[in-house]
Amino acid sequence: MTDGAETPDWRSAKKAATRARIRAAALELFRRDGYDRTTVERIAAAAGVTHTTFFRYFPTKEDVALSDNYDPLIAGLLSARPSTESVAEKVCGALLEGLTSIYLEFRDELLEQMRLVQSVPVLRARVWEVLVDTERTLLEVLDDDSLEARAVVSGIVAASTTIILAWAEAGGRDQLPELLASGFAALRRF
Amino acid sequence: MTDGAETPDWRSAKKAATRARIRAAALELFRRDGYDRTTVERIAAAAGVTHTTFFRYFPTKEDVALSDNYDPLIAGLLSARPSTESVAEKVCGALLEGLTSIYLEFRDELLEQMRLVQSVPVLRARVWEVLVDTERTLLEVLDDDSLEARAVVSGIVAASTTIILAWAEAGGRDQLPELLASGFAALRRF
DNA sequence: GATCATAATGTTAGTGACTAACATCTTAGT
DNA sequence: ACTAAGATGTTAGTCACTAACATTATGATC
Repeated sequence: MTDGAETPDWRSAKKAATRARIRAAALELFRRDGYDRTTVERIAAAAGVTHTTFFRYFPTKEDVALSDNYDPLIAGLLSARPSTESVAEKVCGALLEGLTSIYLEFRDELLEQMRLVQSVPVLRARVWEVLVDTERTLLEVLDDDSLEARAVVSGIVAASTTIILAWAEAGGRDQLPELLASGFAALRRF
Repeated sequence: MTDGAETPDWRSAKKAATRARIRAAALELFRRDGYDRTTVERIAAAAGVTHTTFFRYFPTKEDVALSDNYDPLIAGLLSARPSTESVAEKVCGALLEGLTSIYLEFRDELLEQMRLVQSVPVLRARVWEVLVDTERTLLEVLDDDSLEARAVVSGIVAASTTIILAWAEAGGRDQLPELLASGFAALRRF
């Protein structure tokens, strides 16, 4: 009998491939024709599936534009922070480290994604909703559900996002890590 | 000839009345049947108009649930802050004052609206988008478009929103101004 | 190797938000 | 009355998204 892990490796691999194909097709079309002028139907067709399959992989059209998975990285870095630091110090430190390494490795991809988000209102709105998940993740790692922690974490995450979007809006000409560092410093100065 | 002010008083008054009627009908239906189970068609019918007219007053269904106008109040308070304060102090001070007076005057309305936002994902997402406008307004009043100011303002506004939503989620049992004060204090302690 | 179960996909038909083009009606100024 | 303009209605469409059911592919079992 197939044990606990119910999905054989190759099966989930195939699903991952399909997911990647849909995502790639979507991003390509978004870039070529713009988000609004790209219908789900066309994305699905370009990926060789139908719209139903599309929605089985991505619950909304927005999700395919926002899909990334940086949370685990940030969470890992956060948990490695020394316990002598305050909540705010830990979160700022982890975000700075994580985003810096993402920046170094995927700068172009990040820039394109953020420019898309920046230019499409519905995506801009959705980004903040996605961040709520990030915040929840961070709070779980911190093991602190106090209102103060929630406020601090959401404030820092929001500030980071504002900075990233501003960086993208300016064409990515600046060094993102430096911008983040100066933003955090400004928050700290109060 | 009809001069500069092209819309006579009574005309805009009538429009305002229609707008208010649509809004009231919508909130009533949202409360009674839930946001998702309330169609725009039904709202329009309840307000004695058609869906086209609805969309002439509110660009989206979300907007009718989020329509408020607290920004001018906050902006006014912000501009009255002494210039000796830092950006963060000014913003925190203005938000605390403004939200406190809103709380004192419209507590029940605010609570109901935030509970609705809290319980409907699409509204939760949209709220953050609306806040971008608030942030822009505040930055204009501050006459400071630096990245640091943007980061600080968005951080503080996000923290405030998180606190308000948490307050509503907990049933509005706490004193909102106290929660805000302790949240701001936590941010300040860093 | 035929059978059978299951996961993935497709088909079809719907709902509902939102838009655009055009018609109608109301009211203000002449 | 006549006309221009602003507000509303009608109609027909697009598109995101859902649900019910049919189909196919593949793996396990006999």
